[in-house]
Amino acid sequence: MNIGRLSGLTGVTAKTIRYYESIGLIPEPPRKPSGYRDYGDSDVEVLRFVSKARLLGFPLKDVTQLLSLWQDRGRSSAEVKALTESHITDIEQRIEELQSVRRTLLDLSRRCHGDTRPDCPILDDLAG
Amino acid sequence: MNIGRLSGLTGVTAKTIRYYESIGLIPEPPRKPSGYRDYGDSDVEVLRFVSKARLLGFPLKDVTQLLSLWQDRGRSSAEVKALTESHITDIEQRIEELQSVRRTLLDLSRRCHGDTRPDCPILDDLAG
DNA sequence: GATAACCTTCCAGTTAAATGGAAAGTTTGA
DNA sequence: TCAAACTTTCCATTTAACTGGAAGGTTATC
Repeated sequence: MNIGRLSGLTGVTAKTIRYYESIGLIPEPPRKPSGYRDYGDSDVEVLRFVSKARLLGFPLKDVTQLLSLWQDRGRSSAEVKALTESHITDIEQRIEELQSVRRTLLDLSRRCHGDTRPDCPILDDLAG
Repeated sequence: MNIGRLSGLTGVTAKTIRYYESIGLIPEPPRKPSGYRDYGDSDVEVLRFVSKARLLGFPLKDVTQLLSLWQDRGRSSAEVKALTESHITDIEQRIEELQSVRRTLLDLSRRCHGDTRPDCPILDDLAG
C-alpha cells in the first residue's frame, strides 16, 4: 500500500512516517517501480505501536527500544518494565514540579483582589 | 555595574541577560565609554522579577506583560490575576494529561511480571 | 608590561518532534 | 487526454528559551 493509505490506517501523517523512517525508527519499505514506498500489513501494526507509545509520552528514543523489544522473542519483560518505570518516574517528577508551582500560584492568586486597584500580592511576590 | 556583577546578583547568566535584552524583555542599558553595558540597582530588581516569574513557569511572553503591569502604576490587579489564572489553567491541563498517562502506565506496569519471561502486558497494550 | 579575567558582537547550534513548502514525477478517474 | 490527487526528495522552519564559540576589545592584577 501507498504511504497515504498507511497514514489513513494509522493516523500518522505521511510526513511523519517519512520522518520516522529517516531517523531509523521504522525500516525502509520496498519501493514500487515508480519509486513509491510500498507498505504491507505489518507496517500498519508497527506504526500503530509507535503511535500508541507516543500517546503514552514515550520519547522516540524509548519507542525505538520498545519496538526492538517487541520484535525480540528472547526479550525479558523486566526490560520493558524497567523502561516503563523509568518513564513513569520522569512523569511523576514533572507532575510534582507542576504541582508545586500550581500551589504557589493558587495561593498568590487567591490573595489577589482582582479588582481595579493596583495592589497585587502576585507582583509583590515576584518583586520581593 | 558590569553585566557579570548583575549576573552574580541575580543568578541569571550574562548570556541570558543579553538574550533578554535582544528580545526586548529588558531595556538596553547605557554603555560605558568602553562599550560595556552599565547597569544600575533597579536592573537587579527587574532581573530578579523576571527570574522569579520564570521559576513559576510563566512563559517569556507573559513575563513581558507582568513586567509592564508591574511598572504601570495605573494597572488593575485584575489584569495580573487574569494572567495568573490563565497560567494556572495551562498548568492544570498539563498535570491532568500527565496524570492520565501515569495511571495508564502504572496499571500496565503493575500487571507486568518484570522477569525473564517475554510475556508483557505493556507490549501487548501497545500492540493491541 | 604581561596575563588573566572581563566584556563585545555575531552567527550558529541545542532539544524534540515534527511540519512547511518547492519542484518534479506518478497514478487515477472522468 | 487532461487534470486532480498522490508521491518523491531536499531543504528550511517551527517552538521556547536559551547556549556555544569565535574573534577581538578592555580592565584589573601581579
